[in-house]
Order: sequence, then C-alpha cells, then structure tokens
Amino acid sequence: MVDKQSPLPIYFQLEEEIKNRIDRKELVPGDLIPSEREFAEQHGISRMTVRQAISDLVNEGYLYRQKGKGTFVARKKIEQPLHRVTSFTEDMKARGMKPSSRLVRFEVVAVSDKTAEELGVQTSDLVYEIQRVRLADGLPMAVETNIIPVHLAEGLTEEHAHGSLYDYVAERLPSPIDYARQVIESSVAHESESEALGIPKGSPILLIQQNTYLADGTPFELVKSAYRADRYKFIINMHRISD
Amino acid sequence: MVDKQSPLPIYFQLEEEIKNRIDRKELVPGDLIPSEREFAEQHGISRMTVRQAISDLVNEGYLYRQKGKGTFVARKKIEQPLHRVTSFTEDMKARGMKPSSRLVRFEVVAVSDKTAEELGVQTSDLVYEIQRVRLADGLPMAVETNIIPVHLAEGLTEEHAHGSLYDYVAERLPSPIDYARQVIESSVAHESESEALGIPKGSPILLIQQNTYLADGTPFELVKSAYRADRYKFIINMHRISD
DNA sequence: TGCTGTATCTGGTATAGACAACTAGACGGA
DNA sequence: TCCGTCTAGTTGTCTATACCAGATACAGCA
Repeated sequence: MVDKQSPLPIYFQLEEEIKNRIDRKELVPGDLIPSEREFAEQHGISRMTVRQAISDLVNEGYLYRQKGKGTFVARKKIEQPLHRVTSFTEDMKARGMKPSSRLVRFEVVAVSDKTAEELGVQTSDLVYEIQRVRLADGLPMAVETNIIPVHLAEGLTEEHAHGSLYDYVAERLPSPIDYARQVIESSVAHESESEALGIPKGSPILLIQQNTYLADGTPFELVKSAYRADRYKFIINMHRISD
Repeated sequence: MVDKQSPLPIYFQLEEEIKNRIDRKELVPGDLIPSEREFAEQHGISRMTVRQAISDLVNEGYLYRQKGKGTFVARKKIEQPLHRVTSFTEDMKARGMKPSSRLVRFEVVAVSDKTAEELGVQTSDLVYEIQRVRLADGLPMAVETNIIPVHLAEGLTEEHAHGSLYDYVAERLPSPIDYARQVIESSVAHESESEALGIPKGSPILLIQQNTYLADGTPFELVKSAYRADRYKFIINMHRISD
C-alpha cells in the first residue's frame, strides 16, 4: 500500500504498487484499472497525485488512457527492440545461427570522392577496405564490405578481419559507437555477388548500407552488404510514438 | 504567446512557444530557461500548468531539469527515430512527396489459414481485403494489400479506402494502435506486381509485411506491400542500447 | 422500434497555495 | 583562508477544488 510517512514520494509508491500488480498478473493487458478518483479515495490521497503516478506509467508504456472510458493495462513491453547497432556476428547469434566469415580482400586504399563525403574525410585519405563473405551455419549469407578510415583503426591487420572487427577496434576509438543509419533496398545479383554468394545472376538480393557514427558525431565506418534474399529477411519492431 | 481563449490547451501553447524559441535558436543547448514561477507570472497562468508543459518537453527530450538550479535546453536530438508505426501516407509526406492511391480490390472474404493465425482469428472469420496501388507524386510506388478482421472495422466501405484507412478505423478501435513488426525482404516482380507497378517482370521489388497490434496485444491488421526498388529505399536510424 | 435526452461514469485541463529538498552566493566568524 | 550559516531562488511533491469533454447506459418519448 501507500505509506504517507515514507520518505518515498506517494506517487512513486503508487507506481510501484501498480507495476507489482501487473507483474503478479493481477492485472493483465487490456484490463481496466480503477479510476483516478477511486485510487485517490482508496488511498486517501489527491487525484492529482494519482494522475502523476499514472502519467508516469503511461509514459513508460505500462498503461494507456482513453478519455471517457478509463485507463488500461498495455501489452507486455517488447523486450529488446531490434533497432540497435548490431554487427553481423550479433545478428546471426540472435537468430540462433553460427556466424563465420571468409576474407576476400583486405586493402588500404585512397578513398573515393563519394565515400570520402560519407565518412567525413579528405579525398586522398587512406581507408581500410575489407571484403568478406559472411556465413551462417557454414552457408554463404551475405557479402560485406567495411570501409574504415585508417586513423580510426590504426594497426588493423588481416588477422582481425577473420573474427569480429569490433573486438579490436572498439576499445581504441576516441568515443563509443553510438548510432547508425541503414538504407535498405532491393536489387538483383550481378557477377561479383552471384559468385561470392553462389547464386545465379539476376537472383534477388537485399542491399544494406550502414553508416555508423560515434557518440561525438564522427562517422566511423561504412558497411555495404548484399544478402541472399532466399536466406535473409530483415525484421524490425516499431512502437507508436505519442506526439 | 499564450491565448487563454484559444481552444488549444494552455500547456500545449506554452510547449509550442518554447519549442519555437529553440527552433529559432533563441534558446540553444545548455541555456537556462526562465523558471516555472517566471513563466507563470509572465503569462498569467498557474505554475502547475507551466509544469505540465515543461514536463512534456522533458519527456520528449527537449529540456532537462536540475533540482535547485533550473531547467535547461537539452542537446539536439539526433533525429526523429524511424521506429514508429507509420502509414504509407505519413511515410511519403515525410519524404516530401504527395501520396495518393488507386483502389484495385475491395472485398470481404473468409480468411485463409495462414492469415488467420497471424491475425489471431478463427479460420472461417471474415476479413476485409483491400488492395491499392500507392502513388507518390502521381507515380506508382507500391502495391499494398491490407487485411483487417471485419469485426475490428465494422462499416468500412470503398470510400474510406481512397484516403487513409486509419482516419476511419482508428477511432472505432477498442484500444489504440501501438506497435508493429515489419519483415523486409527482396524479391522480383511477377505478373501481378509488374502490371500494377508498371515495371518489367523480374525487376527487383522490396517486399514488406507489416503486422500491426493494438495496445492490448490484439493483432489488428496485416499489410503486404511490394515497393518498386528503383523508387523506394527503406531507411532506419538505430541507436546503441546501453545494456 | 428507434431515436433522443440525460445522468453519471471516465480522463483532461487549470487554478492557488503550501511545504520540502536542493543550489549557489553572500556573509561573518574562527 | 577556511568553514559554517543564512537567504533567496529553483524544482519536487502534494492538496483541494473546479469545470470541460468523451463514453455509456437507460429511461422515456415519438
């Protein structure tokens, strides 16, 4: 219950009480919870205090309100949203498959104009270009090219490219990897993709370009991937945003 | 300023005013904004009303508070995350294009086994099946099929299908639309898609299947879309999640 | 039968005031 | 110089009250 003498704010105690009832399944998704006036009377507190508790829980996604009808328990929150910056390795593990990779190319080259712009570096700057065929449970899943400015990953060698690049790179960065932008489009396999992936030319593939940024806004890398359409689907969970 | 006679809530007007000041750079990140009492006095409104406005903006990430010190302008938000449930109409508007649609098919049919499972209904239940060609700036962009259980959208007619379905449906639902799951894959156009989209057979298309759910967890609709690969790319912004 | 008020629920908005907890700077004494 | 104390200002919490607007059920009328 709610203890008025407690140093904890009353609205906070009420939040805990309601969350507990949800955890204990006394309240399940879709249930109508008592009205604000009812809570206020039961606990001998003001309706505005009840509103503060309920508003917080609405903001956190536990409840939703409907004017004229009441306040209801929301669906169980989706655990880990899938819009996080992940690597191929993480992605495949999450899907229950064993990731591995075969190195195709490892070079240090001068960056092209278009790529320089995306990475925010000078046109003549050096970048690592690492191309790998990515396998899941031993089968070719995608061909992936990473482009990383040399000055952000000094000392990277072919050895590192056999495993997860990030194990080496992450701890040498000036600030942590923070966000990424992915552009997904549909295409068909040309010569190089069809060879690398072992599919006929003209087979559908999913092209994903990922720009990754550090917390301070520095572009960190560019990843261009071509996934076999018959083996890979991209899944996203989206939430409503209350405006 | 704030107009007490306006039908818009006072707290909402104040939110807009503060957001405008931030947009116009009158307030920049790190700035201390006027105190709650100051706002209240200036506008002749109650401090609690000011608090409601500021609390909303804090929740939305525009401001942050420090007890005993004041309220400050937050760092600019990265971008509007795209993990929200959007319709074709919203999506195209956000991309600066004018959405429209051409109705292809409007039927009430018995649901198939596979679809019934996804919608959580009985095998013989009736569903609306609405197929439309979606245009952006007058050009075919996608062909989209919506499948909605009849009992969740009683009274839907062809008329509604010409505009945004949701305008009609949203306010009749037992609880609000809350989250969605999208599965994205690459494919090539077959007979029907090539006709509807005006592209040769075998052209790449982006297939997106969206399952939409209400806040109480009820499956609400299934949307299957085929987008022209030459006109449409799917963009996602992802943030690191601190575990 | 079918429509239409109306009473009475609900959450939404707004007020005025009170005290608590915290911060920062001014002031004065050891 | 250093360290408490005081004070004025801030946000945080809470109360009691009022009226508005949407939803719903039902009585009563056409």
